[in-house]
Amino acid sequence: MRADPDLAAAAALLADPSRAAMLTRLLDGRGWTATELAKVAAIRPSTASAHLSRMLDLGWITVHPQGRHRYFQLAGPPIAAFLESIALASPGMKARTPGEIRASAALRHCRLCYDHLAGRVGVAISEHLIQRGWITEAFHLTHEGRQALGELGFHSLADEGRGCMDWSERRLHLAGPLGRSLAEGALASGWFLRDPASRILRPTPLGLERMAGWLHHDWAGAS
Amino acid sequence: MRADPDLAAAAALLADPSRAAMLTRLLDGRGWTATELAKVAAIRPSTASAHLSRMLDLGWITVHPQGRHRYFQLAGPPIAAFLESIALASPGMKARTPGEIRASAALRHCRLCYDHLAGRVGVAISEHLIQRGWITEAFHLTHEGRQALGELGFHSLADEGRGCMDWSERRLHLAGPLGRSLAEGALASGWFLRDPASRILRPTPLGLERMAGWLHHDWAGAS
DNA sequence: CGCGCATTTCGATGCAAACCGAAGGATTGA
DNA sequence: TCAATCCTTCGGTTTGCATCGAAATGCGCG
Repeated sequence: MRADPDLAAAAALLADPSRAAMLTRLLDGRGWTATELAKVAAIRPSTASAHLSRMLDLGWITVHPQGRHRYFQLAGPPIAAFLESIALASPGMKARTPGEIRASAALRHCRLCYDHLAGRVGVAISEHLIQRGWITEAFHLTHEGRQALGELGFHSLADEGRGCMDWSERRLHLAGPLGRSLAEGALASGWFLRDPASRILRPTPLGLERMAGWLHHDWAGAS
Repeated sequence: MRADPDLAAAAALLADPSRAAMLTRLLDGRGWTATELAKVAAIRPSTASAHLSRMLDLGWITVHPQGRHRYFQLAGPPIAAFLESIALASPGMKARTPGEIRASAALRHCRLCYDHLAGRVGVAISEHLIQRGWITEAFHLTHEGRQALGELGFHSLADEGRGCMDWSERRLHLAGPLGRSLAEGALASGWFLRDPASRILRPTPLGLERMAGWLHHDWAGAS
């Protein structure tokens, strides 16, 4: 029998800036090596290794050995959702350099929230889907939605979705299996380009055109 | 312009067992003095005062001076929702004594999640309301819901609600203004008794009878 | 007005843990 | 088989901070 949840044990893992930096990096859903994550956190590989082993113990991340590399990855959507929810209550670091400011704006505009779309674009798409009746208010795909999205080139969509609170917009956006398959479709169709070193998604000219026609909203110049 | 949220800053506040214990205590929504919270966390009042001042700085709690007492309270529903979401990913402390086991069972059965009902009872009520069409899947009150609940004695209900993830049931339950007004109505009608030293709600005979007739589910003996 | 209680401030102490560098195991490629 | 790379383990150092007690402040009550 478990008693009150041990808030402190989970929070202690996050409380270290180095671990937080590594987890933020892992939030893009990809796998990274200990050396790469050490560079992100500005610490030595040996220190990063110790952190990673603690996060493995708590089940927050998984490891996939491949030769002499070990690729670390977030354990799954629940952990990602947990991290995003903490971002909601976090004070936010100050962006100082022009580069940081640009990156911050791009991150708020459109990003991958582990496996689905987030940011202004993600929220706008989700609300558009609800407004058109293509997904329910509980974020499940409707009959009409499956048909209409199929005509737009989105096939093999999952039925079940869920809401995920967006820390930059403070509104719900589409997540869950449906959110994942929709994001995969958009990336496969070339609507967005992934930034190789962050969660940022940059809309392509094709994506801008499609979204303008679909959402009746012109995103050009918004970032 | 804010950059990536500073996960570590928020988590560091929670990472201390003393602060976590005080925050868990504050999750019942009531106001508590520094001395009372010090007793909960098993520390000296001077230490508790230092913790409280840090939490004030981050805006997690507010203070209401009354004479020589200063009552500390959670800053609002967003902070409460944040704490509950962390509970979802926390390992959970081991309950040892028979008293702890009983308290843990009661907490999972029915509790106040800051200002609304949670636990098995809270989730069952929420899902029942959705199933009957009294609230939408997005947790807003419907026309029929307002009428039907009015006949059951719930007046002055808010229209707008939202989902809140239940850490013990791992399902959504009704929160937001609607959830708050519903909980207030149930408490005012004497369906539950508040435990003076915790978030636990204990159904009264009246409450058990009403819920049995309403939910077609007999809760007697479930705790 | 002065005592008592709740609270806060300050200085000192002690412990937990983040960090690094060196060393060792594992895997790849030459 | 040997060198290079990636990762981990271990020992030692240092820093951050939770904690306490003592003293100061603020408020109510007799």
